[in-house]
Amino acid sequence: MTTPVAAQSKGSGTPRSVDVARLAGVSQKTVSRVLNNEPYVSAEVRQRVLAAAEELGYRLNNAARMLASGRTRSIGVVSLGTALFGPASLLMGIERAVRDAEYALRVVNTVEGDASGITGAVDTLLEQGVDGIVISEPIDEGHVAAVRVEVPVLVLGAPSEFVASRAVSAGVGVAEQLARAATGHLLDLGHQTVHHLAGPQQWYAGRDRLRGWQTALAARGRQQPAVVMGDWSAASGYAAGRGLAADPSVTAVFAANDDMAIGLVRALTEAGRRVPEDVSVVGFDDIPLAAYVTPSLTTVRQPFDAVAREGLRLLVHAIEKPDVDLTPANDPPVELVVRDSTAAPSSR
Amino acid sequence: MTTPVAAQSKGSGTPRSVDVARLAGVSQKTVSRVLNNEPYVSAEVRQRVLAAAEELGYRLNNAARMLASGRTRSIGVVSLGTALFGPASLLMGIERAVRDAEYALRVVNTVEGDASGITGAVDTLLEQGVDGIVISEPIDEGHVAAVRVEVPVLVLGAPSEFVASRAVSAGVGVAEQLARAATGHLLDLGHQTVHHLAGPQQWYAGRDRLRGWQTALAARGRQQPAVVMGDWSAASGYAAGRGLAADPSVTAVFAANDDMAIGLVRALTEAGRRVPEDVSVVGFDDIPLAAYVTPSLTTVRQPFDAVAREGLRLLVHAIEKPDVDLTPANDPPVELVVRDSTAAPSSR
DNA sequence: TTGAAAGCGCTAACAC
DNA sequence: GTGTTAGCGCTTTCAA
Repeated sequence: MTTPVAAQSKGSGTPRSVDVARLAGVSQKTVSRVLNNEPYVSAEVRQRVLAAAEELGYRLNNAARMLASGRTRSIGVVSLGTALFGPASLLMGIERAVRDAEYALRVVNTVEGDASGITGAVDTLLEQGVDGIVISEPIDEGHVAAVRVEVPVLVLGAPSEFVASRAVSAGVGVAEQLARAATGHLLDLGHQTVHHLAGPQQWYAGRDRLRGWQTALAARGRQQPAVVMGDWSAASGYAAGRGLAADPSVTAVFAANDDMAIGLVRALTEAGRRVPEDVSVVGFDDIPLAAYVTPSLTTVRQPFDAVAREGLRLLVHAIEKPDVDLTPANDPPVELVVRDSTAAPSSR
Repeated sequence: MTTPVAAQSKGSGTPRSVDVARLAGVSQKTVSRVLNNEPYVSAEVRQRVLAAAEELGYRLNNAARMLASGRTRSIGVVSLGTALFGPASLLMGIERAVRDAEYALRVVNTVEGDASGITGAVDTLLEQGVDGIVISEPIDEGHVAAVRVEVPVLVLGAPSEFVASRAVSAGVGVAEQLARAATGHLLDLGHQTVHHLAGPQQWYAGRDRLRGWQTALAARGRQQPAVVMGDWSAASGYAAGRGLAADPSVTAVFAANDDMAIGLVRALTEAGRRVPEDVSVVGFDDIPLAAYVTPSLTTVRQPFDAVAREGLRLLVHAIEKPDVDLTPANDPPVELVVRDSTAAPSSR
């Protein structure tokens, strides 16, 4: 069915909805109706239009659609420019959830240390055009509230007060709960106290784990040893481990992520302190490698997908039905994975 | 409906370029000129316009701009929905390169196993509006050429014939070279031959490593043992390791990524075969943990950033100056990182 | 150097 | 059910 003369309205190449309309013998508006699955189109017309669209290889022009409707049907994510398991997994979860909600995804990474990081990223997204924004793994560097945000914002893992207006959040209590479980596990094993190898405290993720550890110790009236700081990397875990190994009172350590835990174990072992016989170590994340390092790592599993999905549910709701309230789902259950890096303290 | 002193043209809330124009006392077109850094605007007018824009908190409307200009200034990435170190690192590299080129980034993940995966993802991106497409970590599932692509495509790590039209590629030879270096290292140590724990062969990444291994063996006239297949996961490496451990002729293994290598080491060790004394193992990627597992892992480092940057240079060029040819840069140098998992074969 | 007019390709509001 | 008429907020073209 090749049309004799120009099927396209212009020489432009790609077909427009008018072209589809002409071929189907209907008005342009009807094409729009069909393509948007609007009601009040007879099945027969719908068929014709779809066939015509298919034949021409027609594709909706998103720019025009956005301009006319004021809606972009896309969601922007402010992410961290890192391949760390946590942030990367979260991003993948977000992508899936966004796609399931039939939105497009725009991504802007923040450069750590750049003060205007999140603010600038949000600005960029707003300029590109998004109906909502996700701030994944927020880092607190001060003045985020300064951005003028005219769309709903979802903050993952931090209270929504983190940003100014119309914000929702998900997964806020999760990390703290997991950290408490991790610490509790060590105490249950009989350790007098638990040391903490913390993540950077500008990260909410770092703070939450620290707080969970504190809470767990406080709940049992245990003393709280000095915190050792790391930067999420195995290297920093290793460095911290050299210090901790020298302190014979250390019998249990909760590391804020698995990478640091693995570096820590390495340092302890090199220093002649056996894991778990002399020192027990718990990680955080349950990276796929955790089961295969030696000793295999006891850790807690982060529910990235659940958090991303729940967050997106709230965000999409805030975008599409701003006035109706929605009850947030309950936090997903805590998963502690006990492996070989933890044991009861050896009797001395 | 217009408020008497209204700064905004409508009650809409967000200011338009007309509003800026009015405030600055110039035409709307002049505002456009200033904001696009076009020439032929007096410094004085430029100042006034910028001040007015700032005062109103004006932000360009991307949709309108796209519609009018036909350019989207965004690039779409087809990525894998995985937090695996390789793909995730590559994605981060792409994001950085895209941002540096002053494009926006749209991301669509493919679901592994979904036959229409890449094709569908490309379609989605085209519909959303992109000036170019990056296919990161391509998987060969057949009919990709079937998509009608009217924009330039960049394929990372696979020849550009992988897709139909106007395609460029980067990092094609890299993986093979690295694999050859990894295998060569083991042969240099004196091993008679090297076994290969391969990645899935639908992945170009998997094939390239296999080929590099083959080439290295062939170059020295060594026999080529049967390949063991894995799926990139430590679990699959572990499973493969149980088999390999049972074969006393195995003295050296090249694993297609570090995760599998670590699983492999674990299985070997459990079976009583010491690494590196009895069996040497080389990985691929140089994940941050590689230096901290025990034994620390000898591996080759993937130049994700270099590949992403070079690829984007080519892509942006193809978008902006389609007719001018560009010479691709040389592949980045091979980096072999020798650690404790490899040694000369023990004399028997 | 600046401005006026004419679209870009679609959706919205309303007629028929 | 279907069509008509206006724009959405920019860039482009052309005139001044």
